[in-house]
Amino acid sequence: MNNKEKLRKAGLRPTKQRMIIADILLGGINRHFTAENLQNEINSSGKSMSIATIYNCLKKFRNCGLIKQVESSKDTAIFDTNINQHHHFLNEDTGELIDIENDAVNLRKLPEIPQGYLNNGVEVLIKIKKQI
Amino acid sequence: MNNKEKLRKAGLRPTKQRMIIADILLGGINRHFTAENLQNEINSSGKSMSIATIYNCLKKFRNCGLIKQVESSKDTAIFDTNINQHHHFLNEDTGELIDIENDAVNLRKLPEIPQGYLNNGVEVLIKIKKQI
DNA sequence: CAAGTAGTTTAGAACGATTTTAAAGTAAAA
DNA sequence: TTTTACTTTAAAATCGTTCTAAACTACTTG
Repeated sequence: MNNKEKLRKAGLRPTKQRMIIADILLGGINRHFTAENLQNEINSSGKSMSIATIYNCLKKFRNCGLIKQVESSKDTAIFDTNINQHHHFLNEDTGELIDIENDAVNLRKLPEIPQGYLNNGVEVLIKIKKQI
Repeated sequence: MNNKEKLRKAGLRPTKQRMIIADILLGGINRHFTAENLQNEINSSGKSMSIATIYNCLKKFRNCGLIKQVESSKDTAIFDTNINQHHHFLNEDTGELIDIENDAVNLRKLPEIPQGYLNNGVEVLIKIKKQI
């Protein structure tokens, strides 16, 4: 399926701008990126796009499941008085966090930590949303 | 141990402002909060504190391990073209994310999802840092 | 205790990421 | 076509956070 069809299938009009972004992102090679990364990439290919359009576009793509947004990376720092290793439910409807006791989660298998690095804590985030 | 001693032990001068915050946070009841939450609470007790001081203070408390900061909540949204459930290493020195295949992690036990809610995805974040 | 000094607080400015605004442009439907 | 709804844009606005530089305060040393 080509990118135009992917956009159509997702319910998005395949505009010129969305196609540029789809061509960069949906080629099958996975990557992490920010809105600014993407703008730089677009600029260095001789094209240009308003940063507002890039944000609009990424939000639409995310809402359609074409891409993901890593973690609940809100722009507000949330602090926690619980300094023991523990985990969280994230209520995606409200942004509220609920503690999960460490021993309510059992990680049987973890990947190897890359060479030269130390494990500095494991956080499990279970995203939940209201049943409809 | 009282809060003054806790601050001393953490290597922090027990200033008036730090004591106000310690009295709110270190009473033993765990909670999540933002800098703004805390300022509102301070204000409504008739006291006041500069937002810069609150941020300074929370950063010091966090660096001393008196409180935690939830997730790597940077203020930049990171997107991911990998829409399958998977996990990440977070390089805390650089902010870089590295994918972990879903089947490299095995969650033996998960807590019950709260009544009326649906599990909308589980993300495991393994924080790593350079060995020194 | 006095004086020095190193760390802390503050208001306000600055910053960086993101969102809003409102006007012009474009895709799809009728 | 013409219409209608959606999209893009530059620029302004907003929001959380950090910086600046001056005033202040806790601790140290004499």
